[in-house]
Amino acid sequence: MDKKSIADPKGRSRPRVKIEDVAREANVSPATVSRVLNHPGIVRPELRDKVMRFITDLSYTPDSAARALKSGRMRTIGAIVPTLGLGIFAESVEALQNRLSESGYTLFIANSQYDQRRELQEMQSLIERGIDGIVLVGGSHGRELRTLVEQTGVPVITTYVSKAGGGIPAIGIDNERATREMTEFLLGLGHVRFGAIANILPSNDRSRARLDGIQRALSEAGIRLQPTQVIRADHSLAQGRKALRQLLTDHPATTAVICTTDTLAIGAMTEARKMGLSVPRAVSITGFDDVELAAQVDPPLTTISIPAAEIGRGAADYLISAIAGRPVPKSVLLPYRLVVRSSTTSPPKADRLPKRPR
Amino acid sequence: MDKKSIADPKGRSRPRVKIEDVAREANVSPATVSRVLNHPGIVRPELRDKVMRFITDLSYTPDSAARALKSGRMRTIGAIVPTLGLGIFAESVEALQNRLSESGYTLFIANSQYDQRRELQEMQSLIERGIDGIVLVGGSHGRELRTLVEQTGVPVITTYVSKAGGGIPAIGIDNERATREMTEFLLGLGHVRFGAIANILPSNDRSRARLDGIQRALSEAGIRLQPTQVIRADHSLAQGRKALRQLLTDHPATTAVICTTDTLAIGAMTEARKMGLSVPRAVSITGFDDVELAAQVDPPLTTISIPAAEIGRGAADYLISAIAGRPVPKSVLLPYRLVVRSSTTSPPKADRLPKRPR
DNA sequence: CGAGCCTCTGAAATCGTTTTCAGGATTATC
DNA sequence: GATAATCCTGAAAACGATTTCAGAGGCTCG
Repeated sequence: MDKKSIADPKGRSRPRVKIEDVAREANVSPATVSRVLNHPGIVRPELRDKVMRFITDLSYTPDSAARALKSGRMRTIGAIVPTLGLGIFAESVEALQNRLSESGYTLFIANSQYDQRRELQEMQSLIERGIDGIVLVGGSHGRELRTLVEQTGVPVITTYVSKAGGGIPAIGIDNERATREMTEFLLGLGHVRFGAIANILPSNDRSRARLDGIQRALSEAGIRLQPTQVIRADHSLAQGRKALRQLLTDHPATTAVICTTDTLAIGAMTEARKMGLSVPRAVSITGFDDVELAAQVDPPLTTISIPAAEIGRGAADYLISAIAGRPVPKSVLLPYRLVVRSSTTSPPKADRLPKRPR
Repeated sequence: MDKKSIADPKGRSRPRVKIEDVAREANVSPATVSRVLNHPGIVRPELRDKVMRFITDLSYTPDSAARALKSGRMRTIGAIVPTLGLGIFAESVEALQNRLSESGYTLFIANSQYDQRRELQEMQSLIERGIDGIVLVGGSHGRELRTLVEQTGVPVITTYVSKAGGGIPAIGIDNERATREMTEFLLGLGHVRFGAIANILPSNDRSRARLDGIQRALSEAGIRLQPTQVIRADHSLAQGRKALRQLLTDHPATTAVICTTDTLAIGAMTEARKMGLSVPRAVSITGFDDVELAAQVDPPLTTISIPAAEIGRGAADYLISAIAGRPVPKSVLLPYRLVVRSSTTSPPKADRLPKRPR
């Protein structure tokens, strides 16, 4: 049981250097070495330098397990994202990481694969490892997770949404209002025959809210979406294609398709072209997220731009304050932006009806 | 000093539940509770169940710091990836995570943003926190990182490449051979005027190897690429577009463009179309990675498919074995696959109108 | 029916730090 | 020159789990 020893290339093993070793060499007590490391101010400069020399000479690094055990702080934040494959999350995470490392924290990332069970599991893992704060995505989380949060008291913030259940604070945008605005924009262009493609999953309240926004705006305009005009899909290009095909098969007269995600929208555009329909002349298609690809695709996609980096930074600031015991806001609402590009235009004349009052 | 206590919303604070609390409630000793958790086999089933009930009732979770301190094992693996925004890494990471959690390990992910300094920093963070093993991407890492690995003796494996410097074991594909094969494929179609778009960064030896493969194959065919026929770009769609425009401005006669990445290739295709050039009739374009988008784009992209999931699983298996002290291979070479889709075809006959495909 | 064996449980030592507490040395004050 | 005040430093007690070492029962077997 040479636990903390290190097998070197030659097979021998050399024990980890401890604070006590440094103390012995420097002819001081372990307490002093610890003080040099943690409160350099209170130790006589001359002695401090001497100890420092021995620390570097022996290349001593404190055992973080022991340190965490005693001090109760891990200086680590965890983030649980639904998937790593989406550029949109990546941007937030990078901003989060940058801001955290400025404050001496390290970020650990886990992914839940859009699975609440998995999310809970990762959360437990993180908490067990003594994480100081946690960043989540979206507002719908299992009851168990919420009670876990309450019981342990770990600071948690959820992102990309404007409010979350269970009293968890949130930083993000108003998804519903965003799609409502998008829908109103399309109504303003004169569209009346709509379709929607949404990636509905129990754990994805963002898409849920986005879909609600669409339906709300339409019903205010006196339009009701039939069940077959709302296609549920997984979050992938292929599903976007399939969804569009089905939608246009059932409702060939559709002139505007609102997707809850750029990925779905881009898939839909590809399929529309394959079906011989020009975008936007025959169908207008919109997305949500404004991923890099959205501007590069042909035609460039009309979509909603999310302040991903700000969300990440904001989450970092929130957690740092919360950990330090400073007062924190209940939630932060950030602005989104409707980005009009070329995937949308007025409906073909034949289909155009007298404009309705908004 | 209420370190391990938790301030609840009302301001009171309640201490963390410890193994001793469980023991008291269940009327057994802490030792027994520990055994129930770590070696369930050696405790009488009846008693074990009883203790288990109290554990869940009190929702006790062992303090990992204390556990790690005593046992010297953290049961945690770290992965440092260059960026989270790429689907291709995400796939490996997910496979890695799945395989690890089967064995009771948790995966922490850090990202280096293609920056060696950052990578080293994250590595130190991970090691200080007592990580049991580390997964890297690519074979080029700073000297400091390599000595850190040697000194600490943490098991490390690098991925996506067939061999790495500094004696670090690797699991991945032969990048050079893959692009060589791709180039030979294009030569076989009759192309002679080539261009290459590569995302060259000091820390990215994969692209380096891929570019080498292209040049090797061409020079074997007696073709030499001029410096202006090799465009260096960052890894983004926009850069792919810019690169293609520049390439075709300098060398309008180019009939085949080999990109070291699907993202670049897709950007290039978009730009080609914008320039009024049909792909593949006027120019053939190829990518590398076979991301989801590659098959969905129009025309579908000819590219190299990488066994991303297998790489992840393999890395997990390697580390688990290495940690357990079992013998491990020096490196693992996995097969890639040349996927021919519709973005490539024979070059247009020199002075004739291009024949119509399909 | 008693000795011996096996199985299971508990007491206590231990992991490497941090931090409180108290005391020794040094300086300031009268 | 003695006493008080001020610094620093060291000894020792945690922190929360794991694990060794023994010992208490319950069985089997002679």
